[in-house]
Amino acid sequence: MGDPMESQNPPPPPLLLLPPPQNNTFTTTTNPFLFNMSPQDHNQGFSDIDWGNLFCGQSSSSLLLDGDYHANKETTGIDPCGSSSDFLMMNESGGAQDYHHEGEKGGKEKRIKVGRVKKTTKVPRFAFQTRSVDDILDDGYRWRKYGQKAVKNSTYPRSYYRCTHHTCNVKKQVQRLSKDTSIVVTTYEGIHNHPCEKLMETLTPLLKQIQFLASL
DNA sequence: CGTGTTTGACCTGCGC
DNA sequence: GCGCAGGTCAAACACG
Repeated sequence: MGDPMESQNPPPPPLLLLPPPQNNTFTTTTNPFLFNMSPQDHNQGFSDIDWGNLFCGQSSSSLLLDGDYHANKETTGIDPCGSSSDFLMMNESGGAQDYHHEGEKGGKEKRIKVGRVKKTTKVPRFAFQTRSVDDILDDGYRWRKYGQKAVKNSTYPRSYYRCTHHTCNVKKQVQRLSKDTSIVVTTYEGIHNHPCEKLMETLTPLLKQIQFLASL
């Protein structure tokens, strides 16, 4: 296999839509892997992130930036993308590229055992950190918690969530850093195959208004 | 009653 | 092969 970071396709446009820097609002930090977010922002949802594109779009993407994955893993002790599977990282120019987990396990095979199916296909993963008092960020989708596990070298447990949409198999893991308790690491696995509920909620009245105005 | 959370048990992969 | 750690299941429970 060649350089996993090598991409033949032109990089897609950046997926983050960041507002102008303001005090105590959603801004990038010196570490682009880390985003600051006020509790209010958190409660109101990530309205400034193009979640629709990120999770409903055809191409999967990541909020990880080149070079930050290993740095973060070393400093935090947490693998932001979990222990297996490949994932995608967004480079500093905004392009998403394949990233293969270090120590590539490779040769994963399908294992079926009463009621349990182990993944074999490459599920896109993307992880990011947010600074917030709340563990659960409102990304517009509905999630059901299916597990919680204490992880080694971490004070806080890792929580496992699945999208509640019946046809959707997207999962996410949420874990608070023990070294900086204000930071929450969220790892998404998979792409939603349905519209974002909150996005639709927001857009529906807007669409109705547009239709009304168009009819004048 | 439907939906979501909690939590102990179980399964699997990996390193030694 | 064994033990450990991470991931998932599913029964019990809580809540509106």
